[in-house]
Amino acid sequence: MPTDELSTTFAALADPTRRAMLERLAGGEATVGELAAPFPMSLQAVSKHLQVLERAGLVVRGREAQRRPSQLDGRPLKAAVDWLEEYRAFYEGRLDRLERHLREIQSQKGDSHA
Amino acid sequence: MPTDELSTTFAALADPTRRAMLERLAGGEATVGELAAPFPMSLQAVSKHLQVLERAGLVVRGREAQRRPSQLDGRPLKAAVDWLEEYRAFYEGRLDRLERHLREIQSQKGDSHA
DNA sequence: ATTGTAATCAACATACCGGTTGATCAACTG
DNA sequence: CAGTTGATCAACCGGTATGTTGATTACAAT
Repeated sequence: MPTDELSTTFAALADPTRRAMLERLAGGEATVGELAAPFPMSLQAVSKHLQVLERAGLVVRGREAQRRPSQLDGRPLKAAVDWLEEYRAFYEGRLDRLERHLREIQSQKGDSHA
Repeated sequence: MPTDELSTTFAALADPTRRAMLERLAGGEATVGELAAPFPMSLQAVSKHLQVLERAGLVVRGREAQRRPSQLDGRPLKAAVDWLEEYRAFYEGRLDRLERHLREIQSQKGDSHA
């Protein structure tokens, strides 16, 4: 089981409920109850999802009386985007097979993935 | 586990072994044995990881005699990048106001759970 | 035909994930 | 104070993920 940052980030994103929660938070902070409302599951379940997001650093939480408002922190997404960008040539545009192969050859001598 | 495409893609990426395999494949096609060599785990385990990548559409496989060379197909990454791009403002650039606010929230953090 | 090689299949152990319900804690309200 | 609200904690359950070992398939080489 992965403990590295990137794995934790991707794992947190690999659930539609959590992604929907992030989308909601992109519009501003929200309480657990507000986040839970759209979903056909218990508040506790949503609270757990929130903990996953928090452990991944994607959400930070405050305290207002008995409410624990969550706020999106997108910074961990940067590492995810950076990793994905390395594969831009493989998912973007008009790359026919030959062109792709040429890029492969070129990248083999300069190897820089990490 | 989620069945939507984006979740499957993120889940496939949420493992360092699989990401390393993709990095290797970015340099050109490889057999299961070649992919397995760097890892301290059985060939069968790597074969399973490969199946995960294949189900996610990130790898396509051919057949040469008894070898089944794998090739990277980055197209599913496009959806991942597109999703992440929506959060660009949250991981990049001039977020002074937000960052200040986030630090405030963090400094209030009044619990120590696990 | 036998042997060797590449990879998968099958069964199994262990651990984690995502959900449930019930109890509890913390803070506001009357 | 008692009661309500917001959220977490704790225990539990079923399904799935990741790894193991051993058997098996498919093809090549001798």
